[in-house]
Amino acid sequence: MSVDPQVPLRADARRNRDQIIAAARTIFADFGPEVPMEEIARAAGVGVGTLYRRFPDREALIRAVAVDNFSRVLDDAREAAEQEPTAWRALVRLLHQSVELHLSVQLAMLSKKAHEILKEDPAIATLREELLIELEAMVQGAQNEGTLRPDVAEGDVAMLFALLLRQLESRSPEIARMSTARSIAIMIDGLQARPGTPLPGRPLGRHDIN
Amino acid sequence: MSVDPQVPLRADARRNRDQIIAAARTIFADFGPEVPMEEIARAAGVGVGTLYRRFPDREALIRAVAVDNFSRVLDDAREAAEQEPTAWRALVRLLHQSVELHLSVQLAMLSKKAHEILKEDPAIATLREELLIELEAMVQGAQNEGTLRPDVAEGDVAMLFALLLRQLESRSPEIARMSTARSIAIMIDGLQARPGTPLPGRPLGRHDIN
DNA sequence: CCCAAGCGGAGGATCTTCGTCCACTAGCAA
DNA sequence: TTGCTAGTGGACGAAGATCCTCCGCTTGGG
Repeated sequence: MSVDPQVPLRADARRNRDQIIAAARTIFADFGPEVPMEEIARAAGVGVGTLYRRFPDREALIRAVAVDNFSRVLDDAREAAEQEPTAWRALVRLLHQSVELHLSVQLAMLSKKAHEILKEDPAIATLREELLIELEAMVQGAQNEGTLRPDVAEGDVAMLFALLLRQLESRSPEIARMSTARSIAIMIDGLQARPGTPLPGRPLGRHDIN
Repeated sequence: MSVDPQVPLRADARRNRDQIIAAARTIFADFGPEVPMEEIARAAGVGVGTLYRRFPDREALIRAVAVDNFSRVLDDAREAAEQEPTAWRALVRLLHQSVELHLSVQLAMLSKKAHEILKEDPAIATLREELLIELEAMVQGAQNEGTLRPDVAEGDVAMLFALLLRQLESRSPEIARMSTARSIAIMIDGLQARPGTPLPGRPLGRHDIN
């Protein structure tokens, strides 16, 4: 990920580093991981020089942001699993709590470039795997409860969310947000166990999506 | 759209023009409307020179492709409305028949640039409006039939499809295709009228999406 | 108080894409 | 068949975008 310093960073440098990651997080989520480095630096309130000293190239920054974000989502998932009374509720909560999720998805599945960078990184691969295992547990739990339709697997749920979390061009941010929320709700209804149309193909597991 | 010739095109020129539109159609659908002109020319089997003579700039090409494609989708929609026994069936058919739809959506809602170009063009605005009216008729028809959930409008359906039709990075085209088909099926289940969770916000009509 | 760590951002290098231009080819009218 | 003009392709210079280094200035902290 970043240049790993033997000597701990000076306080101001540390602060800047955090600001850079935070800025990159929102910018990547909104515009994808290919925005000019200068824009990220500006948003973080630092110069490009500082950005490049901390992260030798875009790839390093993407990796750092990805690790940071996957960890957050994983924490969210575990918290939801622990606190909610049913697996179904945990799943729904995770899916609605989609702000962080949005970025992970954007990085992992929407941008070819980011996707390739992340695929190579073992730390990220591990986080991703853990996250999908957590998701698998929720999916199977909710299916045992009889609430989630039995003909899906964790890969399906992941793909569905990847698709829905994509930002569209729309008249206003409010409309966009409302539309996303409504789409998610419709999709959750579609995921409920009910007498309905059988799905084409076969359930997609966590190894079917890459 | 293109340079409108007083004199009809020579046979070979006409053929090339059609090949360019066809090539642009698949390339735009797969990679969005910002791919280098040269790539489109290559895919069409012509030189860039030919491409630029027919379409003075990228904008002209995008417009031509959009008109072509919106017309196709509109035809599909009308055909479905006419041939299917119920509005619900027509809607489902249209949504599954998503190949052409994919591109329209890609152009109209996923790319900022294309979106702006299309917004300005009256011919395209008309086609778009007609298409949304057709969709509205299906939506209302299916709601009257009692098959489509009553708390959605044509804007919701359009947005949902815009989201689902986006291509993701995935291991293989087969997985991608299967996943899309499954997502659409899940979404159709979610759209059925059933006792379920009420949606947040309000139904989005055709003027809510731009 | 001092100095090494840290900083910003100007600017040269590099890469990408655009769109023109012109020597060559080929429909088609006579 | 022939001649003429519409049509062709792709090399190439221009224009722009982005990268990332470098260096003179600032500042945290021992």
